[in-house]
Amino acid sequence: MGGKKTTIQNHIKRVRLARTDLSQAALAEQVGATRQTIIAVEAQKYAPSLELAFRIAHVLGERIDELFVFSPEWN
Amino acid sequence: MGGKKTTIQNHIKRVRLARTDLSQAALAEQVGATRQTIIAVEAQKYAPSLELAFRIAHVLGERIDELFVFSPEWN
DNA sequence: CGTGAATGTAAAATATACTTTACATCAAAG
DNA sequence: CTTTGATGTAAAGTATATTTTACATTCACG
Repeated sequence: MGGKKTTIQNHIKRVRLARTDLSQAALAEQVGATRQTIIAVEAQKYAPSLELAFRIAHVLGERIDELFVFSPEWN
Repeated sequence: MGGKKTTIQNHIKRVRLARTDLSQAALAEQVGATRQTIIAVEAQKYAPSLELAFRIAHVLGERIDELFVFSPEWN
C-alpha cells in the first residue's frame, strides 16, 4: 500500500483535432509555449508543468482532469 | 489577446487542515515528496509538477482544479 | 515537378521543480 | 525547565520541463 508509481496520459492530440482546427504550432502559440513542447507532450514524452497543463486545457475548452488522465496505483 | 501571464494559487493548507489531520510531513510521505516541497508549495513559492499536483489532490480527496486555482489573463 | 504547411527527430542550453542536509522557532506535554 | 512534534528558512545539488536551432518527411496544391 502507498505505492509511488503514478502515470499521466493526455488526450491533447485527440481533443485538438476533434474540437479545434489548431495546428501544433498554433496551439503552442496560444498557450505561450513552443512547438517542440507541444510535440513532446502530445507524444507522451513527458508531462507538462501544471501551469502549461492548465493553459492547454483552457485553450482546448476541456477540464484539466479530463484532458490529463491520472492513474494512481490501485494495489 | 493571447497574453501570457497566468497564475496558479492553491488551497492545499486549508484543505489539509480542514479535511484531514495530516501534518506537512505526513502529507509529503503520502504523496511521495519531501517535506520541503510541501512547505514550498503551500507557501506558494512555486507550483508543483502536474503529477505531484494530481497526487496531492488525490490524497486530499479534492479535484485538481478545485485545489489549484488557475487564473488566465482576462484582457 | 516545386513550394509551403504540418509534423517529426535530435541535441545543447536554460529555467524550474524537487531533494538533501542543516539549523531555527514555537507550542504542547512530561 | 526539557523534550518532542510541527512548521519554517536557507543553500547546494539533482532531475525534469522548456526553449532554441537545425534538419527530415509527408502531403496538399499550384
